[in-house]
Amino acid sequence: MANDIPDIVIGRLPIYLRALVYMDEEGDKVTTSSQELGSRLGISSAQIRKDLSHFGEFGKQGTGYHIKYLIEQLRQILHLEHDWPVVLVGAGYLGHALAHYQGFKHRGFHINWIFDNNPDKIGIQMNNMEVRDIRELDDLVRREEVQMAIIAVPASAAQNIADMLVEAGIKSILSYAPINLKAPAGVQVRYSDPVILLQRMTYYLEP
Amino acid sequence: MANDIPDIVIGRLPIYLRALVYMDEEGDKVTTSSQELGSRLGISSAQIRKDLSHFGEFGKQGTGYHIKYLIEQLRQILHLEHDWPVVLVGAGYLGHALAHYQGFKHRGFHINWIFDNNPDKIGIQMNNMEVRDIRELDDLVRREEVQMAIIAVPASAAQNIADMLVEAGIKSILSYAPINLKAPAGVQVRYSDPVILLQRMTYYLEP
DNA sequence: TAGATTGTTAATCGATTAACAATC
DNA sequence: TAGATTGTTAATCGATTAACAATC
Repeated sequence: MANDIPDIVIGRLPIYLRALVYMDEEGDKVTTSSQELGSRLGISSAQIRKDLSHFGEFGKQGTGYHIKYLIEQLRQILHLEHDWPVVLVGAGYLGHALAHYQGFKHRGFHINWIFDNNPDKIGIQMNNMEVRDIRELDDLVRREEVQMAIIAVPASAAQNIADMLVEAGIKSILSYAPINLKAPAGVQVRYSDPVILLQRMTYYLEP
Repeated sequence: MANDIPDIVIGRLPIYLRALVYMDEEGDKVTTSSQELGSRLGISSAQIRKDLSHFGEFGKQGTGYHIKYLIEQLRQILHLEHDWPVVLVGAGYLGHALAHYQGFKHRGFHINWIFDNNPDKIGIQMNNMEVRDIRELDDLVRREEVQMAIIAVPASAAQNIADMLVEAGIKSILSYAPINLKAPAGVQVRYSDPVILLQRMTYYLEP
C-alpha cells in the first residue's frame, strides 16, 4: 500500500461515491451536506468531513458539497477517471453471473476476458466473450498489461490461480474463493465470501 | 447487536474457523498455535489470543490449541451448531449462482427457497428448488420462522424487498444489491458489492 | 444579516501490540 | 527439566467524535 492515508478511509470513499451517484440520479438537488450523506449511510457527519479532508477542501461553509463536483473529485482520488480492464478466472456458475453482471461497466470496470481450465468450458460464449484456456492467461495479462483480476474458482484451485496471476503481473485480486491467499507485498487481495458474512450475523441470532 | 464483545472481533471468528477447518482437513496435525494460525492469516498471534480470550480459555500453555476442539467451540460461539435456513430473493444470474453454490451447506447454511417477481422465472427449477412467487414470501418466512435472507435483486428493487423481509420477520440480510439499505434496529444488514472492493483497490494502482 | 455547514483541533474512545508470569 | 505457548495486563497506536471558529 502506498502513502499515509488510512486504508479504512479509502474503504469508505467508494461508499460515499455510490451514495452521491444515487443522489445525483435522483436529480432533486445540486448540493448535499455531510449531515445528509451521513444519515443516508449511517455514518457521522464528522467522519465524512474528516475523511474528505485528507484529500482537500471540497465543500463550502453554509451550503455543503456540490454533488457532481464531489463525485468527480472522488473518482479522481480513486483513479476511476479511466476504465479498468479486468480478467475473470473461472467460468462456473459464479463466473457466469459475474460475466453477465451489468453493474461493472458504468462504475469503471470492464471484464474483458474469461479463463477456465475445463475443456468443456473453453470456447463457449459468455456475454459475448469466449471462454479462454487458462494456459493463455499469462501471455494475455502481460500483453494487455492488465492489473486487476477476479478469482471465481473453487478454493482448491485458488492459490494456484493467484500465483499465476501474480506471476503475470496482476496487482489487485478480488477473490470469491473461501480461502486465504498468499500474495507478495505490493499485490492487493480482497475477499468476498458470503458464508463469512452470514456466520458473522448468526452470532447475534437466537438459534 | 447484542452484548459487549466488539463486532470487529466477531467478524474475525469466521475467518479463524475457516482456516482451522482447512488445517483439520489437511490432517497433518492435531494442535496449532496462535502463532501458526496468525501467520496463515496475516494476523498477529496476540490478536488471535486476545480475540479468543473474550469467550474463554481454549488453549494450553506450551502446546497451543487442539484444532478440532477450537473448531467446535467457535461453532458454538457463532451459533453454527445447527444449520440455518435461508431465503434467497432474486432468480437472475446471481441468484442462479447462489442457488447452485456448494459452499453453503457444509458451512451451516441451507438455501431452501428462492423467490422472484418475474412470471418468466416463477415455477422454473433451480438446483432442485422451484422459483416461487414473491407474493408468497411473507407467508413462508412467517410459517417457517426463517431468520436469514439473501438479496440478489437489482438495486432499484432492493429496498422494497428488504422492507418485505423485515416485515415478515427476517433478522439478518446479506445484500448483493449495490445500495445502502434502511433497516430497523435489531435487523442486521451486510453487503457484498464487488465494485466497492475493486474501487478500494484502484486507489493504490497507477492508472 | 442570520442560519447553516465546513474544515480542523483536541479529546475521547477503542483496538492492537508488546511483554511476561504462569504453566503445560 | 527446558522449551513453548497461553491468557492477560499495560502501553501504544489509531480512529472517531465533539466542538467551534471561520465563512459562505
